[in-house]
Amino acid sequence: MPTSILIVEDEQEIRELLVFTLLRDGYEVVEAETAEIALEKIDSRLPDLILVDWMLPGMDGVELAKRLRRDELTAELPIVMLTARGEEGDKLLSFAGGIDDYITKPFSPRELLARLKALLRRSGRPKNNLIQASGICLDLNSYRITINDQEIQISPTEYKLLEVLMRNPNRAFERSQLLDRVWGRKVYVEERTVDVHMLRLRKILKPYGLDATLQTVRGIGYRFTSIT
Amino acid sequence: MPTSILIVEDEQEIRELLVFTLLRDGYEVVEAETAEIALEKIDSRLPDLILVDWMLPGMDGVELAKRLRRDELTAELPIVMLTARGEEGDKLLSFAGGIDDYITKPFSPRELLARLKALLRRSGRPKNNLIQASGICLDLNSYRITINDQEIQISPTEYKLLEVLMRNPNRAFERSQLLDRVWGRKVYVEERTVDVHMLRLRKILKPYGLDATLQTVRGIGYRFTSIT
DNA sequence: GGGAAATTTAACAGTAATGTCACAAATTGA
DNA sequence: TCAATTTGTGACATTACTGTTAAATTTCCC
Repeated sequence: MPTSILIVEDEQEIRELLVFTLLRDGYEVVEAETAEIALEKIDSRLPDLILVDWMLPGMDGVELAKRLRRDELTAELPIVMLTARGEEGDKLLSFAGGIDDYITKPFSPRELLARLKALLRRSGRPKNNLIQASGICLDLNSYRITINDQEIQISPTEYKLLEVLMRNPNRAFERSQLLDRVWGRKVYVEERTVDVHMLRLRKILKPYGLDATLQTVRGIGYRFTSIT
Repeated sequence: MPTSILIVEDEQEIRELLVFTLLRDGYEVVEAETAEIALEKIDSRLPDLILVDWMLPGMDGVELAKRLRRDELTAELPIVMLTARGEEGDKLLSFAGGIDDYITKPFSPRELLARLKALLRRSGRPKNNLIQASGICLDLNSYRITINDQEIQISPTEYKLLEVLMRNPNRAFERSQLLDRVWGRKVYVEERTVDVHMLRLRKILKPYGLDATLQTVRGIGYRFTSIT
């Protein structure tokens, strides 16, 4: 799955430049004209990074950042702020609100890409777009899974579920958290559905003796733990 | 423990400015004139972040960064590169080598501090929420309990009960208080039930000689006290 | 030492949580 | 369009947890 970036920018011209630059570098891009629209987009799919203009009609960029930080689902989401040159005072304000980096307009595409890359590397997004543990290897680019270098077949939902779990090894997720991250907040599905998908994942992993990596945390939900 | 920052810079003037700026902001500062000296300093104490000049006599900054990334101990160490203005091409080179951020000279102290702060905030993640005492360790992230690094099995209610007690060591709780905190105010259960769960916890801890940490306070309730 | 009060302990049965399966609706791809 | 795959759900099975009770034990005070 390609790295997805959400752009929140009201000026069409700048937005298009950003989209062009990012698409060319292989990112998946989602656009939002306002902070409000951005929140909706996030509900339907969580991006890997969000690029926000400081000045926006309605809720401004800093306020948006604060709201995202408050929400457990988005608290860790890397946020890059776009500011006009000469707003240095505002920059510091942004950092205080939990911004991860900022870029001044006009920006050089090369610098933009370099900063995003550095930030994504830091933010727990694995290098080379590979997630590996216990012989299981998710290739985020080609959407493929191999176990001990042998490719296996898996459905999209199972893939996302496994990805979320493997990106946060050892962390116990509640069913509702998994629903938020895998299915998105917009759709309503039963919590028990998670169980069924965990069962399906375990069946897939079983022939390799790896079903034990998907552990039940009674009273809470599930957890991925690599085994030796 | 104050956050420690290692500065690798050969030009004395710039180094002193950096030291001054960082010290004033409450950081602990370690200096190195060359990459080779930096590696020695890192061996003697791992800093929280490293600030490296790109141009250095001997091994340069990019090479140093690469070496640090290769070593498991320092692979995650945040690295900030100092570059002279106009070395943009070099900047990208640096990012490729795993740099987390860069700052162009001459730099504004405010910007320097803001960038470091943002980077440190991010690299502090993910927080390890741990409660530890007497060899018992609750990992609030994974909902795991280990005693002397050995994982033990425990049920949800016992877990919550132990958590409440260990969060407030030495504090004696009445049974009704424990009921409120562990079971919630809504449900009604007998006070004796607390006793039964304390018994179950003690049974779990007994093989490790830690059952004495759960002390009865006669006439009141129970208390967790760490033993040596 | 005796007796009352408080706590410990074991056993048990009900309940809640999770695992599993099959099916129908939705989606996808040829 | 049709077949194959994927997906969510309800039903039932299985497991493990929980609260209660009552008897045994300890503690405390006279």
